[in-house]
Amino acid sequence: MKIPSSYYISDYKLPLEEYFVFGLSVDCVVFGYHEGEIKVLLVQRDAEPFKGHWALIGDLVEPDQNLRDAANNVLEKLTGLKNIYMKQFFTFGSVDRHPVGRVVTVGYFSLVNSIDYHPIASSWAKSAEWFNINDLPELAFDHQNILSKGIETLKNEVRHKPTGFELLPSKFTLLELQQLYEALLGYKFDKSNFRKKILEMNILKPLNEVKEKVSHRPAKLFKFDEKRYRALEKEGFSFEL
Amino acid sequence: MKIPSSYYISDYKLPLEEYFVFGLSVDCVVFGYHEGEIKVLLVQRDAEPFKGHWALIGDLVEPDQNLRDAANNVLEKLTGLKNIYMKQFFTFGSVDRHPVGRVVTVGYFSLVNSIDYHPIASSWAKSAEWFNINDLPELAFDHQNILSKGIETLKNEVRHKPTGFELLPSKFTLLELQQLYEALLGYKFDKSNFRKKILEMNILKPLNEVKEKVSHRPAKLFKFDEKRYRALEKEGFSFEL
DNA sequence: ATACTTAAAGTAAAAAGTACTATAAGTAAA
DNA sequence: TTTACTTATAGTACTTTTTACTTTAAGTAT
Repeated sequence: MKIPSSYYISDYKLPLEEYFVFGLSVDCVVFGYHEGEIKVLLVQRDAEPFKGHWALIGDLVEPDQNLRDAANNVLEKLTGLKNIYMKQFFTFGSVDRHPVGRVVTVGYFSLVNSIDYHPIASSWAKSAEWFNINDLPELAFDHQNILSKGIETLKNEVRHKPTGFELLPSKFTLLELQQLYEALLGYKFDKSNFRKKILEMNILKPLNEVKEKVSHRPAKLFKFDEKRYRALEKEGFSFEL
Repeated sequence: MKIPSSYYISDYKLPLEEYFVFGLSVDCVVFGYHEGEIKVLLVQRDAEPFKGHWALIGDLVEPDQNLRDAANNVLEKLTGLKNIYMKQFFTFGSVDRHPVGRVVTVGYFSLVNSIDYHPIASSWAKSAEWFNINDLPELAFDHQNILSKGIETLKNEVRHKPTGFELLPSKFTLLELQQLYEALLGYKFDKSNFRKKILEMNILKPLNEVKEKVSHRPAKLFKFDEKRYRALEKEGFSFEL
């Protein structure tokens, strides 16, 4: 790359060209929820470095590719899913975090509402699996660190934003919602009070449907009313659980 | 850079070396507080591109420098300050955000407890000034965007974490604290109730000192008790205002 | 018909939040 | 030295929210 001389300013130790030597990647912490457990999607690497180790899904960013596109791409390649909730949470750039060179990685977390997706094996991944976030294998690179920060961010975010709904199917019962939050936050709610609190927020749209194929009284199904939430948020409402 | 052939994996469009072409920078949103107003520190550029425009303080990261070090460096060079509260909040990487090439920038926000620091002119900055966050000039690059995100992050964070204290001198009165929060959150508190609420949290250490040189009854001074806060946080306490 | 499970509504007591009042402690001006 | 003025600090009555618990309803399975 040629940089116009007018752009040169005095303080740099190196010629300006030599600052354009960073590699950039994205890594996605993909969260799922199944039967009371928060899961994360990991792949087993089939390429050096760290061949055989479990890792987050991620990839180098193309020089002409935006970060979010890169992250969406990674997820779509592995799961076939588009339009998934995805949020940048932190950037990891330790000098020695990657054995090949200076690679800075931008961490995204995404939430999928079913763990039934069939992860697709790729040239660099032997297999893909969902792991309970409390029972994780050893990870490649600094992915342990990235994953921890991702989990922390998720746990923090679900308390103040209605992000958690992304982990449930679009139609859910109040008990399912409660159990999700119990898994996320690590403590129990009183059933009656949880129901009262969440309904009074007015961000759930009751459906004229009930849960099917249960051997007891079926519960009503609800949908998260995003439009309503956005409107309430503008008036100063803030989601808290 | 030479990359071992064993690291090559099939999917890449380009030779692996050609992914190491990114520039990396840090930009700091430096917040200050003075007489009821939240301020941000901007510099007027004295170098291309955007010569003459106001901008956030920031710089390219050296190839062997960690992100946080780069951010601390930038701040120290301009203000002479070390050990300032600093937090990474978002990474901006649009393909076309920088006219010279692909430069990804990591945004940090920092909070300083006085705006009396004498910003130091540097080779690329004509002057430095504190601006009220509600009355900002036009900014260089995508700094408007970075700054907005920084402000949003700050306003969000101060509601759930005791971050706000970083904007006050280490000794402060309850009224000063209240006024800071009124500026941050944009609404008024009842004096008596604010005092009661914050004191009952047990995270303020009362000092045996009072505010001096005031022409009325002087208020007691307090310190934020970080140790205590950390301990309470572990027990499940969470700061909310 | 009966037992069992979960849904859903209700309720009383406790806790927290709100609006407001009263008094104390200082400075400054008369 | 008195008086006016400003802000600190404590207190209080009232309202709202939260919490812990009880009751009843609605379904399935035997």
